[in-house]
Amino acid sequence: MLTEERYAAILKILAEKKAVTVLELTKALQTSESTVRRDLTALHRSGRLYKVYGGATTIDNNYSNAEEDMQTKWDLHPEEKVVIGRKAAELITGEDFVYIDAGSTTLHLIDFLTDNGATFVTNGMQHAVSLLAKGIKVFIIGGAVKAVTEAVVGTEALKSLENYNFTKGFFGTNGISPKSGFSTPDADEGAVKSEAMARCKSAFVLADSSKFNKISPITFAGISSATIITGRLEDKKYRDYTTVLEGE
Amino acid sequence: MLTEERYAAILKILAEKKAVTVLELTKALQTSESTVRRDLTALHRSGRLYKVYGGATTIDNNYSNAEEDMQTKWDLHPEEKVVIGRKAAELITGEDFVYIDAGSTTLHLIDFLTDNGATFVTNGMQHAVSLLAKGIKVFIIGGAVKAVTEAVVGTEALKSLENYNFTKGFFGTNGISPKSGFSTPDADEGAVKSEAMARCKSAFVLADSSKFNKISPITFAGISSATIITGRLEDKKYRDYTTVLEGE
DNA sequence: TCATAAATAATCAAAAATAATCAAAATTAA
DNA sequence: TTAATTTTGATTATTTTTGATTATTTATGA
Repeated sequence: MLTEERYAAILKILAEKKAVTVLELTKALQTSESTVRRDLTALHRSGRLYKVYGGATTIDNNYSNAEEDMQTKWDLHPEEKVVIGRKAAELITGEDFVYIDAGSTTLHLIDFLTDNGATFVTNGMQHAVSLLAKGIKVFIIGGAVKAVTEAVVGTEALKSLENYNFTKGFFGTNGISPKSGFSTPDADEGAVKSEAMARCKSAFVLADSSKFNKISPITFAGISSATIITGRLEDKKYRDYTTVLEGE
Repeated sequence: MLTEERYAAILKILAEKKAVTVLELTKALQTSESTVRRDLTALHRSGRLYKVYGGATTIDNNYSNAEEDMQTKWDLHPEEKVVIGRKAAELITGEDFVYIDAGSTTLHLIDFLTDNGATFVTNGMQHAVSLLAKGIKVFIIGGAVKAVTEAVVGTEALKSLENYNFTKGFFGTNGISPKSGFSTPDADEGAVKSEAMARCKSAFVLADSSKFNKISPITFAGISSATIITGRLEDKKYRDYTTVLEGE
């Protein structure tokens, strides 16, 4: 069996099950743990799956670049994403200088944009390409490109951000809680979010209802430092901590 | 059986199965391993399949969500670009810190790269994504993203380049002439090429035969400032001006 | 917190695949 | 036809991949 065929087999199993253990793969592929681990490492490095302790998961949890993965994400909270994206897009005027954070939620925002003269800066490769495709002026920040998310991160990225002062910024998040604020699983991406948000006159966090009362390892901003844009706010207590915009 | 018939048979089998092993081909073609390997090498070199350990896969199978804009350029001189790309890739060692200029020619170079430890910096969005897909460490420079070519340009890009000192750099060009050197139609892209090349210990310009004795509006480097990598040098006089490497 | 179990990374020898070499067979040119 | 050239397949040396072993790291529960 060719290496590429084994890769394909792993990805196929993963697509069906969403998560798989090393042991399951050794049985399915009739090969050793070493080989499975090496394969997972390679696939993780090229951003085609997410390696976790014990096995691997699909990318969908955080960000994603593959189209199938994006499709599954769409199905998760489709109406809400549309509502959030449209609501956020309404806020952008022709005079704005806008930062768009990498991640799937902000990618949906781009769908509702038209070229009204605003200029955009982003750390997401996909985002830059999508904005370009709409004929919108876009800058990308420089730095190391992360495999899984295709987001630009690292010290270069932070330094690159120093050149900009945004009127508005739109961010994704993995968790929101009153005490831990906005949080994300990845330290590098968290650092970029943090720096970018500090350079925005107004910051907006786009979050569907599943993100509330969740905490991820890295807090990148306090709860009061950004306006939350969501579909329908279920937990009203968040209005005590910051502004919340509800779509539709 | 004619060599070309064998080539065709291999490609036909491959088109159906997407991946084949050397052993399968020896049985299907009733020939020796040596011959199959030689055929695969030849087909790989001419870019008609992708040779992997154990056999071969189709080209498209791998990754590549190639864009339409780039796609049109691809077909211009495909075989020669493949030869040039391979030649260029051979020059990169694990210790190198490499700049890859945006453009279709340098995109071919990436096809022949494997992760040998070298680090890459590029101003091409597609190039960054392709390198990522191979699990190779990659940085992107910051700045304005140009619509048609998806290249990063402008003053930000020039400033971003100041952070780097490359051991090797690979560039595309639109024209080469003894007097006007290497030239390109776009001023912004020319400025980035010029700055990036100045920061390379060794610079290489990848050029198919159609580029010689042509002049574009903006000269970005003198003829002697880079080694030319081409398929087959038709106009020998260029050897008087700079080093020329010929593929094959 | 610490000890224990589980998972992973690192290492290395064996196995598999490949590249290099070379003589025989087939093809082409003279 | 013979001589020269190319192609082929066998042999070998080299490289890559694999799986077992060991050391290290991470998670879990007392």
